[in-house]
Amino acid sequence: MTSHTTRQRAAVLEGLAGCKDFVSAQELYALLTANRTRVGLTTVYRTLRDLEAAGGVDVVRDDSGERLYRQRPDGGHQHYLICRSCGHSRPVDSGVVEEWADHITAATGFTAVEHTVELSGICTGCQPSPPKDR
Amino acid sequence: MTSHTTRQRAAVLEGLAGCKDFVSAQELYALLTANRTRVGLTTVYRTLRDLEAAGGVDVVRDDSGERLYRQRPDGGHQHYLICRSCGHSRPVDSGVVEEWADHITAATGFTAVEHTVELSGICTGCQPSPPKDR
DNA sequence: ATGGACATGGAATTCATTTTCATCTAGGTT
DNA sequence: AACCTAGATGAAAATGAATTCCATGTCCAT
Repeated sequence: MTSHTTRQRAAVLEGLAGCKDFVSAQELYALLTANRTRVGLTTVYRTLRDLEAAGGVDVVRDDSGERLYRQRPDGGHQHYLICRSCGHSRPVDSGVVEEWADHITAATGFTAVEHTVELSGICTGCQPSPPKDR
Repeated sequence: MTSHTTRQRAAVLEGLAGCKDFVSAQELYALLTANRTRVGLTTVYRTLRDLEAAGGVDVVRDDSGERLYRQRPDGGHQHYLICRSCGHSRPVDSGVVEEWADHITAATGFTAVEHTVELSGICTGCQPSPPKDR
């Protein structure tokens, strides 16, 4: 029925897998194009959207609201700590938050509760290091 | 130096105060306009942006990425549980999450860590009510 | 009232994302 | 092998929030 495994989709998947950190659809498209992989921007967006729906990727939004995607490491969903300077991302243990979210759900009577948690900071490598005046 | 208290700004502030829940800049603009308050869309955006920078409002993004603003109830920042159906929002106690975020900060060496937490669900009033068979 | 610093807002611009739609393709069928 | 067709593709156009331009307006001190 759905989902043929086309050359294009495979390329998007592979491109995504090659990224350790979060990438935007635009970046991924540029990356693939630069790599001489012929894929349409529309297809990149479509594939990413489908992946998101299927739960194959984690998604965050950067400051400008642009969607950033990252292949999901393991089973359940993951939360990340992202460096605002270099963009490097690392998954963080969020068990506490999951429990908290469940608790809120139970306490409020709301159903189908979903949560988004985004952490950003400056990683050790991007620290304003040597206070070189100026 | 900055911030004259102009009629327009006051109107935006007042309009925002009159909203119990989150509103987008566009909605607020429409609301003010409908109220015969002459304010430019640009000014609404500007005022909201300034408010955000000054920490006077809490901001979330809806599914489409649109920014939604809500006057901040009290002191520190707040997290909310928003109904995806009617848009009603209620602040939730997020002490646990704050602690967790601090802990992550300490454990990773990242500095200037900021966090965004968004909860959404279906409130009791919007429940798919009568389970009219399948 | 005069000057200038800041504020305003309509129009134009930017830019990610989505739609449209004509065309192509995979892969099953005869 | 030739054929069919649901699904996939992608260039171009559309959408829409948010921002930038910039000419004009407004408040305040001198």
